[in-house]
Amino acid sequence: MGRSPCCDESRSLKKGPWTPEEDQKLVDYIGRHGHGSWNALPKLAGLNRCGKSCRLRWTNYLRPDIRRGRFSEEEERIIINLHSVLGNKYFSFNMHIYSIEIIYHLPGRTDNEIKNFWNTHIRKKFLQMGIDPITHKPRVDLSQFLNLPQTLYSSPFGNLSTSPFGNNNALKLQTDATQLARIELLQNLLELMNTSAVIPNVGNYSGALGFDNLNQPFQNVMAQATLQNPGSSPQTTGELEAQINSLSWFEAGLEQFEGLSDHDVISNENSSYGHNIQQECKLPPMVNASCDETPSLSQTDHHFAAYEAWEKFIDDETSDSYWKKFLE
DNA sequence: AAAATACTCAACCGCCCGTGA
DNA sequence: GTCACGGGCGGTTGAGTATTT
Repeated sequence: MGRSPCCDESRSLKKGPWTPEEDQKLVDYIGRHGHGSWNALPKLAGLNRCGKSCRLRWTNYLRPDIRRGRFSEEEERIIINLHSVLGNKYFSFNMHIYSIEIIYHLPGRTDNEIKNFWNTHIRKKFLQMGIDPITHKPRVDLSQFLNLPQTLYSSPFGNLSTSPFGNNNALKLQTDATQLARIELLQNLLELMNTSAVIPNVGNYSGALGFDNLNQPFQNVMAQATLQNPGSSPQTTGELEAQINSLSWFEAGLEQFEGLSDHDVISNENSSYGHNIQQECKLPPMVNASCDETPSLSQTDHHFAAYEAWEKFIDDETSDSYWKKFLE
């Protein structure tokens, strides 16, 4: 079925900017009768416009509850949050999300306005930070991934709070971008683990922890992460950030990961990693779990814990520090 | 001061989907 | 099941404005 014309193209309908007179006609008519059928409206309202054009003009500009002006930090944060959850489809505004999130959090903002704001402001900001605005992931390939520790610490001034240049906005932005990239890289890593080829369990350690369907290097990362934080996922963004900033467990896994060829990453069935992690068992002494113990948590619990953490992280609207840093 | 460039945002286009006859 | 229609969304355009050179 072909596309039906949105309006009677035999008529020479006006296009382009609306005049105040046209606006007035539209407002008057809708004020008296409501918009009803948009296709019928132009004729009834005495407008030489396509119904679609009238609808757009009304919904994006003339509606009385339209809120204009600059987006607040809160609104920007909400938009980014929603986009991270909904992906690029955020503008399709699944009605549930639209009604609950947009109307509640962004009353008076139109989809077009949000879209423009995304394209002109946030998208640019993401790109400057080296983050893919569509996926919210760092724009890195696997080879860059192997240099992750260098990437993570490439910020010349380290942690923002300890930077002597903390008041310099440009430097601050760079540092913030690095921190955001760290978080996004971790998210990327988890997703990569989840989509990697299924590898037979070669290490009872990680297997027992529920990561046995992941590549071994990733199993090791996750095993160490879990054992460093037994039975607990970061409950707040602050905790998560603290873990990311320490990065001790993450680096430990990466050190092993870095030693692999691309082939190993895809398929490491013969890898000795499982053996190594069992044999060396160099995991920190601060946790109860050991090579000889089978953790009591179920695999499902661990899987859920890992993903809930990220879900919570994405959803966490109370993370002032995170958003303040980003928005600055 | 003028030209070039970048940015903003209202408006449009084409496609898609849901609905009802 | 098919078709016509209404409405909505993502992507894009282009005029106006701001900033930089």
